[in-house]
Amino acid sequence: MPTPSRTSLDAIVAAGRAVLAREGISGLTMRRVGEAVGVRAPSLYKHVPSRSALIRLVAQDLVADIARQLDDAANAGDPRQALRAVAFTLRAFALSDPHGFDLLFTHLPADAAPDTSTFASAVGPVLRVATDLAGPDHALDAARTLTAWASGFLRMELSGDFQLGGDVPGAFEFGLQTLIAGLECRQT
Amino acid sequence: MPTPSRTSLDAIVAAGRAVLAREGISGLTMRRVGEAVGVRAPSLYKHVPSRSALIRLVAQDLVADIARQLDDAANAGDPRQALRAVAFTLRAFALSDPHGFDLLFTHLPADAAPDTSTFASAVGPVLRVATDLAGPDHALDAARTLTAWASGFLRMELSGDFQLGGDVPGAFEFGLQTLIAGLECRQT
DNA sequence: ACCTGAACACCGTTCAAGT
DNA sequence: ACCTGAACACCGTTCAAGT
Repeated sequence: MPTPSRTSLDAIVAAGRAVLAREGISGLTMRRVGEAVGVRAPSLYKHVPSRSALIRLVAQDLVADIARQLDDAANAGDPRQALRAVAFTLRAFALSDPHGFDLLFTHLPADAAPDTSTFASAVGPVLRVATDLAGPDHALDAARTLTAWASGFLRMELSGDFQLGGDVPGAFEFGLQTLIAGLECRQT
Repeated sequence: MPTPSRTSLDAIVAAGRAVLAREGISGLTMRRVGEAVGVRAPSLYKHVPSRSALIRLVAQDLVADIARQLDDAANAGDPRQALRAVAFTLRAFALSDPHGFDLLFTHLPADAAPDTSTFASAVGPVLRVATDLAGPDHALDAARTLTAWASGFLRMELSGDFQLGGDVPGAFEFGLQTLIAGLECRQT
């Protein structure tokens, strides 16, 4: 006889995000997520085909959040201000959910990586800022330079790779100014 | 009665690197490494206290190789040329051993991460180049900016995150020139 | 129609027993 | 003194059996 589901895809993804935030990717197991939604691990397969698919859903949920925040930031004042706002927004997100941020910039197996269209929503705001600063001809190159620097910096910060001391927020500010100056100074 | 070891720490680390290069970090298991050196997994614990410790040794081996190559590159001509050589050396390494490169810039648990002194040998050449380009006052900030950009870019390239097409080597070149221009243009 | 325990193939790791 | 198989606690995943 038909029985209503005791959980839902939304609840599973939300629980996945919570478990990820608390325990990191290696702690994001089917048994733990099941526990968080009040069901045994095998039952999760009624809603999700595999752990990889669950990871993808969690990643897409994270990207959607970031995209929303970046979109707001990209509207802040002149191009320089907008770029700064984008960078600080990303850093705030990374510090607020280190494991979540880690997941997005970690090399995931193909069946766990969010698809192209998901990323596009987060790339949009960055591309807009890059166009304003570097011109349409160099927008893509500039966006890649900015994203590479920011993601690299924040990953290193979260991993504790800045072991030589010094002022880490200051280094973030320095990088930001260097990139802005470079985009404005470079000939053609 | 005493029996000579059928393997050695060096052989285990070398096998670990080979397995890592072929199968990636998740394939770097004790059973597989054991197989590669002709011994069962439990015997590895005569030479290495844990899988984490083995990962650390493999990572340190990789860093030593990179440090050697970066040291050569940092001596190439004027500061701009030296920076370019450092960047291209790192990229060549990343492309030649994607899984190995990945391991170094992945967030490892504390008991698997190489210790500070290991990284110092690879940071040295970068710091030298950064000093020449940005002056001693900004050397550390500049080195962090360069490392963040290069590692971020190469991680994204290896992960296939550049899905919008375009010229990826060209984007690497663009980033390099932007950073050089930024370091040379910025006031103070 | 959903949920479950048992099972299978994998892990890292320990340890008593072999040589 | 090294090596081994068996075992334990964990995984992801499948599936027959329960309701």
